[in-house]
Amino acid sequence: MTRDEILEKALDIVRDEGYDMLTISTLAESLGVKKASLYYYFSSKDEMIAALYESFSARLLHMGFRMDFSKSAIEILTETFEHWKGIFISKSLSSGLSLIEQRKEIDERAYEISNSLELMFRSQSDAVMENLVSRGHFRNVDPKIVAELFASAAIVRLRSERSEEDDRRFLNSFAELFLST
Amino acid sequence: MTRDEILEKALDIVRDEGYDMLTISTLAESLGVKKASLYYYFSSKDEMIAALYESFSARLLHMGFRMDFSKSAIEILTETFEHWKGIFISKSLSSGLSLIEQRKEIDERAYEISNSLELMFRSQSDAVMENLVSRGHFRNVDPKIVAELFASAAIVRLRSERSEEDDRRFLNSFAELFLST
Amino acid sequence: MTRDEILEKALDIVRDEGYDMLTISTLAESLGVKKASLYYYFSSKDEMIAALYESFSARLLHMGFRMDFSKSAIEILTETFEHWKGIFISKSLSSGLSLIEQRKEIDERAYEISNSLELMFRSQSDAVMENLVSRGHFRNVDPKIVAELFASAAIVRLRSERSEEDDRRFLNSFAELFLST
Amino acid sequence: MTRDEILEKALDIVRDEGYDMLTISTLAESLGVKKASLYYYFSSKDEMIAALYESFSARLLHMGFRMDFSKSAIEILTETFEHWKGIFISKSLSSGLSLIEQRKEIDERAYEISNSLELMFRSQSDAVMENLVSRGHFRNVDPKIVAELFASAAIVRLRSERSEEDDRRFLNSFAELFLST
DNA sequence: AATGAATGAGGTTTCATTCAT
DNA sequence: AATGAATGAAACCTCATTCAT
Repeated sequence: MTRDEILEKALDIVRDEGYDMLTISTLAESLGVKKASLYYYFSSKDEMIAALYESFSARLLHMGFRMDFSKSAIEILTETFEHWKGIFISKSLSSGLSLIEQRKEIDERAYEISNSLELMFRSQSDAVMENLVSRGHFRNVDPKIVAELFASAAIVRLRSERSEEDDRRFLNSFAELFLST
Repeated sequence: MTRDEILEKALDIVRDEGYDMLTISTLAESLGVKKASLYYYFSSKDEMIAALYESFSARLLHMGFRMDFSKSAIEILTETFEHWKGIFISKSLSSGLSLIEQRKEIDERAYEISNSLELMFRSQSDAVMENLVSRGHFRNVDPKIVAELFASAAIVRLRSERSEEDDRRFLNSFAELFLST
Repeated sequence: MTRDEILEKALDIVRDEGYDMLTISTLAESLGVKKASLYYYFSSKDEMIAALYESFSARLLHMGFRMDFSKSAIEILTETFEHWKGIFISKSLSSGLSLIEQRKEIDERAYEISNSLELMFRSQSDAVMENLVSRGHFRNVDPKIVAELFASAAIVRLRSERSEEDDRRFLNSFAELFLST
Repeated sequence: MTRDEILEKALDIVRDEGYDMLTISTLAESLGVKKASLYYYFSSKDEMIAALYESFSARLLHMGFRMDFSKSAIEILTETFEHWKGIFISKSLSSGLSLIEQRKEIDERAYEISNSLELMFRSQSDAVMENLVSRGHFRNVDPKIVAELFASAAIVRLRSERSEEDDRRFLNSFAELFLST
């Protein structure tokens, strides 16, 4: 058993059964190990949870956002959206997100990660919109507000798991709305 | 002591200290009562929590949305936003919202309320945008997408408690973007 | 509501759900009354239980045993057995018996009633056998031992609820064994 | 501390203070352990009680009945009775019996053990009486009824703890009654 | 005659944790 | 590296009881 295996299983429990089901007992049991053994790896439950945040935070940072701006505008929007979707869907991140969502109102550490995640979305959205402006799209329009609208809509959508079809319609409507001409 | 006083205090605890601090002990203590007394009002903790959802649900429904459509477009947007803000800020609703946010990933009952809340925002946003269309605003634009963008941005904003100043800027930008003649 | 109604319902609970289900709560509930009301009739649960024993005791004593000794020997045995069976079966006594059985190992009061019940069986059995002796049955046999055997077999049988058919066979065998000329 | 030590102490409590005094608290206290420790051995109180029945049941089965039929008739009756008495008196079984007696009206598991115990007595009594018949005793008499009478009388006697003197008299009377030539 | 409201004591169970091995 | 055995604290809940109304 390794620290990482423990952390992974812990996140699985949080995602599948909720944060309050993440107890030393259930965690040990689902690892097929005795409770006391976990204390060899972590000196306390809280230290383990700190490691959980830590590792999720680190993994988020690795989700580098590198956009190929040679593509068409609609492709850029779509890929940005897909990039974000990847975070909500990837096995390795989605359960971390679930932890953050469940704890952000209560746990300072979760709150900060949640904030920085939203900031990340905003700044990536900003970057995208500024690029589109530089290519001559939406004349006379503040790209900041478009960026906010795009990021917000994406966040809300991704949280409520819409169908791919529905997401595609949204992206098309959004493009049509702002990129015309 | 009344059932309502208990529920109110319970929500206070959820908002201020988190759902997992809502225990019969702490609740009784902060009401200045003995634990056993709570069982006179609720036959179990779960029944109490059900009542919590129930009462929040009921109060949400009472937040009827009636817009005075004789106002100017920017006023309508502003008041819609303020109406929603009222939900997030009002003493009587904000702590209920906190409960919903904390539990929606885990508790079916919270999940459903959260869903219906989002639906409410969407449909009110739809109504507003359709009215604006009927007044000649945003020609050639699908009001559905504008409605989604407005509602999403509002939800994200309200969750992260921006300054009034910042909200005003957002509303102005939004208006400028869509309502220009 | 009267004391007797309470006592009756209490015995029903003991019989149907066991002594440990006889709580003030369940009792009040099945009487359609609030807990506090019971304290108008009994100053404590223990007093109520004392009344339970008392009333059962009294009812037992009223089960006077009067045998018509002009009948045939086999009829006398049968009627004696039926008389005892009446105690185990009668609505008004069987639930009291259930109380006694459940508590006799623990509660002195139940223990004494149980003892006196057994004594009653023994002495009635004695009386019957002595009468049969006086009529010339079982010559050279100590009626005491026959009485004990009859009473014991009856007690064991009645506790384990045999079929009527089976009881009849037993009585015939018993008669045949001892009454043969 | 072992599971068996716990079970033994539990039975002691049941015998000495009654089933309703068998609480996790009192049990832990009389074992000189903390309540939580008991849950290392049993996952719930009910599981512990199941183990209680189980272990009593197992011990009963080990009370094999092997009679030396070369002995005299009166010796066989006496030893059979003593064998049964052993069950009611042995440190290891008597408290189990107390549990069964207290719970047989309420708890299915106790009820079944109680039944099988009575069956055991009956069948051993049957075996004894058939042997006596084969040796020429009680001619023209159904050994079944004699067996029932013997077993019943023994059960009633053992439950009410008569003196040895009294038991001896009973056995002699019984022998005299049935075994005469 | 009956009850609404409250309580203290004690019930079973779960939790994170420790420590010798 | 892992565990068996134990624990203190705290969780939820039930019990018999009281007392003013």
